[in-house]
Amino acid sequence: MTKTTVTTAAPKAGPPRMSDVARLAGVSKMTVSRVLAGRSASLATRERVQQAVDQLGYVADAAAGALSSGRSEFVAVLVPSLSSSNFSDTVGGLTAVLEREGLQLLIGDTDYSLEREERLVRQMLRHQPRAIALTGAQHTDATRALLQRSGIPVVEMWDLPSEPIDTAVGFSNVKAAREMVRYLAGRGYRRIGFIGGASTLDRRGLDRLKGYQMEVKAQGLGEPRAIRLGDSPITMSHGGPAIAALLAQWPDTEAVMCVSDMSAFGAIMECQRRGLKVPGDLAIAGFGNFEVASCCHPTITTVSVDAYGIGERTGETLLATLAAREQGDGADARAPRNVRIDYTVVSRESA
Amino acid sequence: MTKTTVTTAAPKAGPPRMSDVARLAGVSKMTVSRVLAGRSASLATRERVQQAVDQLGYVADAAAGALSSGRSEFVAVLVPSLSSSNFSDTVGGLTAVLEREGLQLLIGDTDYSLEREERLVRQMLRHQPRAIALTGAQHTDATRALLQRSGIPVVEMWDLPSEPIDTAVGFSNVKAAREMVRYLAGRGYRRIGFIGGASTLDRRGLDRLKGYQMEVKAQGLGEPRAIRLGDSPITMSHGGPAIAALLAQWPDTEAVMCVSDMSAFGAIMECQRRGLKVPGDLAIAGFGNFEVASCCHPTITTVSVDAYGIGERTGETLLATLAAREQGDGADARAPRNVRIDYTVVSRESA
DNA sequence: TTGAAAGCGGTACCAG
DNA sequence: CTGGTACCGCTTTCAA
Repeated sequence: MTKTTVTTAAPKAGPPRMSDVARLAGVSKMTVSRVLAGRSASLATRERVQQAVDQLGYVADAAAGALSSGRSEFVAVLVPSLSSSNFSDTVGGLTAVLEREGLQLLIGDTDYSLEREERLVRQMLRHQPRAIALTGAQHTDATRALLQRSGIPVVEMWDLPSEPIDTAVGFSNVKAAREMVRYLAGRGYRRIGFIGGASTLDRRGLDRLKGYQMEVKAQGLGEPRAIRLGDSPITMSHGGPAIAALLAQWPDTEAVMCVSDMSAFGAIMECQRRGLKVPGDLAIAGFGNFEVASCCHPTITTVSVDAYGIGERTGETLLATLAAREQGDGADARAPRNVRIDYTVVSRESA
Repeated sequence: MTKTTVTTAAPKAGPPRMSDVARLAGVSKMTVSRVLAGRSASLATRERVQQAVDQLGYVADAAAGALSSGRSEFVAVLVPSLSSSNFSDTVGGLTAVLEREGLQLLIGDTDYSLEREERLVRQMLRHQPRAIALTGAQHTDATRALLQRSGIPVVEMWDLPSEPIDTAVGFSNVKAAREMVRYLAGRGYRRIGFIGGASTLDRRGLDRLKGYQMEVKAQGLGEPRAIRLGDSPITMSHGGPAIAALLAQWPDTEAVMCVSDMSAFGAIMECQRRGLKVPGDLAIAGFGNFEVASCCHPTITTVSVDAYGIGERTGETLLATLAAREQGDGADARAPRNVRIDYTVVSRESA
């Protein structure tokens, strides 16, 4: 196979280009571009172009378009774990909102590592995303610097930091945890324990622990009884060993608050294996209102958070900010810096 | 804290470009490009460039690079549902393999819709991905045409089609289901039911149903007892109503095979609510070996499939194909057209 | 409504 | 080892 030496009908390799479409339709490249963008063009022209596009199976090159117009169609989102249903739900909500505007999500999984997050932010930025959504408020200095310099809208999700980089969509995990402790105390439980992860990287988990500790103290429920075990993301396998450790150390515990429903579920299953009745012998509460919480037997008392809604609100916030910038609005018309997401304690059978 | 006062030089808007780096380092753009690509350059030059890059916080524009070099760093992957743990695991495996090569995943969620898949394929193709991985073997004609014309390597995952578009990485859901029925029959169960989804879009679910029916017939276990209920993805909430329907129609059922562990879990919880012992009164088996299967009480007998491994093998297959093409190998040196993934029946407490 | 020219920010290629 | 030049495929801008 020799290289085609110019001239004559060269059997063009690779996919068709806009110029190919233009030639076939008998118009200029520009006209094709306009038709595809849905801008002014006579009906006849539009049809001819469309026909050529179909015939050739033309798919416009997004990189070229982005380079030329100076704006990509990307929005980046980073979550700590894609296999955690609340984060994949958030991504789902974000996708639903953004795809209406033709925006394409660039999804990254930080695996709860700030270093990985930094690497991913850098990589995402290479694609000049129109905006970026991160999970949590904890980032390396380099990450912050990168984001600041990028100048694009940034949303931090799942938390309400006192000093957001730009905008935040979330709730106070500390307060939510306190509310759960109040609920348990209200049900008459006094000796309340907590099980969560050992990692210091899961800021939201740590905040829940903090909320637990604060409220236990506030309610005068004695010394906190907290077991910290296992790495994030906390999965179902976490609950069994954790509850075992808790009961070994504080056998007279009456109720346990878990950092997540996954953990609570594992704990409940372990109790069943031991012949302990839930909530009769031990009450167990979760966090997050995952599907398992409503399907499990007994059903799990938990804090319900609208993970999908966080994604939606994040998307809407980003779109609003982008629209405002489009119109050249200054910092004034910026979207609100903090969007508070509701949560509620859902009382079920387990506690 | 030296606040770089903005000198009178033109306040360039936007992020720094390669030419800015070049100017600051006192070299040509090309040299910067080479240094960043890790190609030949004297140590001194490399250091100067690196310093300039750091100082400016330069992040190369991927779109420009892709356009110029004619090759993007994207690989596209489409799954039916990101919130289903087996698919998010597959995405995880794929990510792990591809990121070693600096490739960036473009993730799409088809929501079990072939039309959505087609739209997403078109959208992905706009970014000129180096390769694309789809789930399943069922696609619209237009999707097939798009993929064919794109000329990039295609992998179909989670199935072993008789006529793959290009390459497939998966296993036979029919055979796996048959094996589970054989297992149940081997345990002495005769009146075996099946619960699965009603949607015709979940090909893998349908194949499992088909395998169930075939093997029930082959074993002479009487008429199949199949309940089809609910949309994909099958979640935990599916199992309760499904098992209720099954028992209503065939009260003397001894064992039930579920299309997924999610479903099996919901069914088991429903049995517990009804006071039915599993497996004493009713044996229940799942599919997929999700985490819940090993955490649940009783633990769930299931078909174990290495979802993460499917992602890894897909990544490896794609890389191999890309490498082969790089070397100009013809169709000969192509990667194998079918990569078989192992599965095993895992015997646990529930059946 | 349509077309021609310029150029987005990099990389391939070849020369020095 | 380094630099100049052309150009990737598209959109912007301006002119017709």
